[in-house]
Amino acid sequence: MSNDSHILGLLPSRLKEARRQQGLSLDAVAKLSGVSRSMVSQIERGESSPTIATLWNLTKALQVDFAGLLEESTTADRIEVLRDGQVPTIENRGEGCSIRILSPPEDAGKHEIYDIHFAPDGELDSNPHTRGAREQLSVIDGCVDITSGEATQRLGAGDTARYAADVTHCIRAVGGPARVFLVVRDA
Amino acid sequence: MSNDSHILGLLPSRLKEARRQQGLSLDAVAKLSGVSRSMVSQIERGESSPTIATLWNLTKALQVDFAGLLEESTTADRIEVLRDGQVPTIENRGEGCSIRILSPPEDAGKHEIYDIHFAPDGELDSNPHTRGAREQLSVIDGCVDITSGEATQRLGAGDTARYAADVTHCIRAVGGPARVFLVVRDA
DNA sequence: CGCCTGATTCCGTTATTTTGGATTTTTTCC
DNA sequence: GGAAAAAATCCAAAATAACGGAATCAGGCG
Repeated sequence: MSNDSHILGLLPSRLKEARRQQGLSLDAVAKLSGVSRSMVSQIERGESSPTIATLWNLTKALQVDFAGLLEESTTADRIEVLRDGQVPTIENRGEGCSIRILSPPEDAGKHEIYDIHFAPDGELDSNPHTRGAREQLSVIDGCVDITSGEATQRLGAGDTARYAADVTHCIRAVGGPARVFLVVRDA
Repeated sequence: MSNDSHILGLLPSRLKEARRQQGLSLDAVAKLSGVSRSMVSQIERGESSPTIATLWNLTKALQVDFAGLLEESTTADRIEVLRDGQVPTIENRGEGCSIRILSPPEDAGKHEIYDIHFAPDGELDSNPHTRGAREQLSVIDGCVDITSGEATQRLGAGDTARYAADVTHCIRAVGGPARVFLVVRDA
């Protein structure tokens, strides 16, 4: 879509700008980065899709942030509304929980926000997320047990817990239905 | 060098985790992304340095953020609990609202999570945050009006809104008390 | 104008990625 | 246990990124 190749289309100009801003010639960054002049030229002109290895070398030479180089330039200025009925929901009847996905798809991998409703004794088991990921959970209604790795804690309404999500972890409603707000922060 | 392959060395495992987490096989992501099974396997095993084009396709298929995939990581390992009564709370900062700060102090400036209770006609005015900051707001109870810059939207229970927070913005309860969950993501 | 200096692009060669199918390994089910 | 199915890996060709030198382009000066 417009978004997809947008970054790839933006990347060349960003690199070129970074180089120009430091008053460097192709030859100069070639020597600094170990990438040939020709390659730098082709990349800056969008005629070649660099490997991440060479791109990494360029970012070092140009002193730009690898991740930041590929960030979206989100300068939106409107309110995006997701109505109650339109919220993407994962029903998990066997486990007795339904997961409402509140965060936008483009944030997946960085930031995910969920509104989770548990039936009595409902349970949500999760495999480890990316290394370093952490979750923050706030109980809106009911009572739940949280397990992260070896540790377990019981939370009531109003309580909040933060824990590592890069290990197997689990949320389980106890003594009735429950509702929690879950924010996953990937590393 | 020592630093060179740090991220590059992490990338394979992160991709693999992302795939596993969704229960996808190599073949499945191959079909989704248009990248051959063999390539995905090689990349996940660190035996090949993908071009950004193919890596981009993988991120789309795996629904992970391109930039986030290359971020540094930090790890911890216990459950940190904040009891209902212990939550730091700001009373009446706007008019007729109390703000419960759920996110840890060390995350201030990056991500902040709030649980906000409004009295009838309660209001919270905020000055612009750092440039590029965005807020995501979910209504738990009641009804609120959101204003971000020029735009205004009315939300009811269950609705979610996302909007720019680097302009003056405002949340106001209408027709009675309200409760919302607010996640601020600073740029 | 003609020449020189520096930067960028073009081109043939080499190295690496990417692919599709064959092979091996793992899982599942009887 | 053993067979069938699925998943992951290995292995050839094909495609393409990467390199180094030659050709082209853009200014500045005698």
